Amino acid sequence: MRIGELARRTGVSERSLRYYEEQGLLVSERTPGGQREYAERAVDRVILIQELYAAGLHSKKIGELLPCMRDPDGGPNERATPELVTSLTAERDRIDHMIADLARSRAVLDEVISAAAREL
Amino acid sequence: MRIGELARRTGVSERSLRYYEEQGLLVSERTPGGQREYAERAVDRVILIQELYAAGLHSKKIGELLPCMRDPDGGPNERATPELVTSLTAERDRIDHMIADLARSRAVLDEVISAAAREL
DNA sequence: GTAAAATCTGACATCAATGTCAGGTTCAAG
DNA sequence: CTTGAACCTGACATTGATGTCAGATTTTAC
Repeated sequence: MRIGELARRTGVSERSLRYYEEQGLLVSERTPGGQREYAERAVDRVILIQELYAAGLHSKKIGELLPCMRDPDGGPNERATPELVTSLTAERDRIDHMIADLARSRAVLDEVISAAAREL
Repeated sequence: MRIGELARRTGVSERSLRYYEEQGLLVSERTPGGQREYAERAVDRVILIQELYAAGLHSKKIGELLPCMRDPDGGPNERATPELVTSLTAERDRIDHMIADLARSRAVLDEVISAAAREL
C-alpha cells in the first residue's frame, strides 16, 4: 500500500510516517517512480510505534527496541544488549509509575464528575 | 515555606512553581519584601498539578478543574459547569485509553526484557 | 495525451512546559 | 554592617513530534 492508505488505516499523518522512516523505525520499498510502498505488516508496526511514543519512549530508544522484538513471522531478530536491557527496565519502571499516576488523576476527574452528577 | 523548600519537597523546579502561579494553579502569600510564602498544603497541590500534567491535561483545564475539587478542609468549592463535566468526561476516557496503551507498551518491554534474561 | 489526485523533498512553524541566564532585591547569620 | 544564600522579574532557548506549505514529480483515470 502507499502512504496515503497507511495513514488512513493507522490514523497517523503522512508527515509522521515519513518522520518514522527518517528515524529508522519504519521501512518501505520504493516504486520505480520513487514513491513509498508499504507491506501489510506496516500497519501494526505504526500502531506499535505510536503506543511506544505515548509511553514516553523517544525515537532512539524505539529504534533500539524494535529489532529486539520477536517478529510475528518468527524471523531473525537482534539480541538485546545488557545496556539496552538496563535502560528498558528503567523505562518499564517509569511506565509503572505513569500508570499509577494516571489512575490517581482519573480518580480525581471521576470524583468531580460524580459530584456534579449528584447535584442534578 | 518559601519557594526553595517547596521545590525541594515536591521535586518540582522553582521555575515551574512560578509558572504554575502564573497560570493560576497555585497561590502564594508574599512577604513584605515580595517573596513567595506557601502554606503547607501547597505541597500536595503541586504534586497533584504534576500528576494532572502527566495525565495530559493542559494548564487551562487544570485551572478549571482545581476549584471544583472538594477541599481537604471542606471549604467552599466551585460547581462544575455542564461544559466542564463534558470535557472532563472526555479527558477521563482519554486517560482510560492511555492506561490501556501503556499496559501494552509495558508488555512489549517486558517481553524483550524477559527474552534477554532467558538467554543468559 | 491530459487532467486530477497522490506523492516526493525540504524548509520553516508550532506547542507548552521547562531550562537558563542576567541583573537586581531580600533575607538570615555573623 | 556585611556577606552570601535565596529570591525576584523578564527574556530567550530548548525539546521532539507534528503541522503546514511550496514547488516538482508520479500515478491514475478518462
